[in-house]
Amino acid sequence: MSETPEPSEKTDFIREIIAKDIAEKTHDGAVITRFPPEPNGYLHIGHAKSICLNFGIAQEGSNRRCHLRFDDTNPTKEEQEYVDSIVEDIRWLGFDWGEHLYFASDYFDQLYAWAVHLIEAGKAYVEDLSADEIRAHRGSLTDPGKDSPYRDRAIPENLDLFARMRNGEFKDGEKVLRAKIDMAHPNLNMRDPVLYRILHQSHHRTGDKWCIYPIYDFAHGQSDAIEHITHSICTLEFENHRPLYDWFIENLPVPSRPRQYEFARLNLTYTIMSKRKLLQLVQEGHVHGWNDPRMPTLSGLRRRGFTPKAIRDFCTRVGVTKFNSVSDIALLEHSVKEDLNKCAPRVMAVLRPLKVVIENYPEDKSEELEAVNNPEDPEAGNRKIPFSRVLYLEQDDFMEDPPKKFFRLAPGREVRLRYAYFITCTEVVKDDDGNVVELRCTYDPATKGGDAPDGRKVKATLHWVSAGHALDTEVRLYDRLFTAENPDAAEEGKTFLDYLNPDSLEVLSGCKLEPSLKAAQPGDRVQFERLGYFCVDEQDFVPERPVFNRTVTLRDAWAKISGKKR
RNA sequence: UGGCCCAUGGUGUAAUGGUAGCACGACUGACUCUGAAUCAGUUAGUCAUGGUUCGAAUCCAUGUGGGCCAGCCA
Repeated sequence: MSETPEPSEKTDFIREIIAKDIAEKTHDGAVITRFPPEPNGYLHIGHAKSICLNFGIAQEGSNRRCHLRFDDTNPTKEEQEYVDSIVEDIRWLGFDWGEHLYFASDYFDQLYAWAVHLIEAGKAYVEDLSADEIRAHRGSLTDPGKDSPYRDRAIPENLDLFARMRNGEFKDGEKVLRAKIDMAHPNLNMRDPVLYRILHQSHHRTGDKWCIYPIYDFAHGQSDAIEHITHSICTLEFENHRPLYDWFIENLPVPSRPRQYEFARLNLTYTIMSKRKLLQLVQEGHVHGWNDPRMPTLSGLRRRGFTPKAIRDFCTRVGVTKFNSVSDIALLEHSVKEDLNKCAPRVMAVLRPLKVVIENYPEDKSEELEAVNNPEDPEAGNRKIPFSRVLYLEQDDFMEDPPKKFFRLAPGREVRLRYAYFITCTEVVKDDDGNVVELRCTYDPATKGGDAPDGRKVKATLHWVSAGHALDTEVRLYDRLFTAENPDAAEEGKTFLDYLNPDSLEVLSGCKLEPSLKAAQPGDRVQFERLGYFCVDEQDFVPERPVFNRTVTLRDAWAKISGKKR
């Protein structure tokens, strides 16, 4: 499906650290990264940034690789469905982990052994306090915490209790295993963090083997060490966890010494990125599933018609820094347009048809006209499109009483039909309510192909479709899901849901497309000339009658002049 | 009187003590059988105040502003 990603030419602070590490042979010159999703939701464009970073780095030299590791330490939230979608989405983006597919749950035995090791070293203890009591003992951001009364339990007792936790002798929440570090530490993560909790819950991979599960902090760094990860790249909110990450690496007999680095996650205007909120949109039916074309998920973007290349290009354009920023969605749109402009075949489609009768064109005649498939790609060749007496034009391309800057069709005015003829509007037919329902025109046979032998010019070239030959189908117009630039920054009493764009989806039926489109296959991407880039919906595909999704509009100078919305 | 991190045009970023550059957007214009694309141009920036230095976006100090942290989530 997707080509091999091109190595990034841009550098960033992480790549600079790596270059330095290689020069100094810090990890014997090896670079091993990992992408560690939790299988509790679908991947989104923010994950793409991390994927492109981690897998990208691995492609930029020898002695490198990137692992895919599922961080599946919480069976209450994780499901196989998500594992499958994540695998599919990363592959689609164009990356490959070879045989290096791992699961944190693969390491549960080792992690358990290391927990025992800490207990034996007097660096961990079984806690009897409840979650509430632990919180109360933790202190606050400004005040130190207090030691738990169970903090100095004897090692044999801790060992016994922890074994019994594992054996299922206690209920959920009854006990936890904690590290013994420093209850007065200014970094709250170091105030005797929980290592293991009891969860009588079967796991999507280990089934009912375990009823205790390690917490993220106790699993992540050690998993990195097991896999000999050299550079463990995560987002900024884990910065505060780094001292703990390092503490485990120092206090456990781990096989390697990975280092953690943090970068700013991606934010996009008019978009939310929180998995929790995306899940809410799905569950409450604000969108039609994780792969709804309005979703910022990779599966949604794919269904919308975005290319893997465009997403990768976007990710290199936004860069990698430690500064929290919000990228303009226009940058993402630019990346798709740039890619699609080069590779999407041009076709003609009339979305809101206005019937046009060419009065001096014979009723029984039709002819085939030559059209260029892609002016940006000579290899794409030509095709034939049928022309006849009755056509459809876009409603927006006609105005009965046009303002000065409107170049398109109007009464008495001559325009060009792309690849066909010059036509002149001679009569406007209206219904009882005064709506324009049909146009009567004449054509100039001498302008066949679109050029006037006498050299006369027209100011507009319009797309059109022959009525008798048209493919009649559904087209879905997608727009941004939110009306606010930052839906997360909701004002008093509102939530992100209050900024949902009521016009994010407009379903058009009775669209008239040129007949060549009957052969379109799921996922095919084309440009409807003068309108935008569209792709064949993969989910609701019907042979001979494909449904099209709008990926993105073309730049529209007239819309700007007329003040119309996008 | 908590700790850690961060600050460059509207937006995303580069400049690693030596001419503040690139991209997106916006705006002009050229070209055009897509009011597209393309091309040319315009617009606009170092958070503040001190200090170090021949020279500071870069180093230091203070201030301001922002982010993260008190899950038995990740």
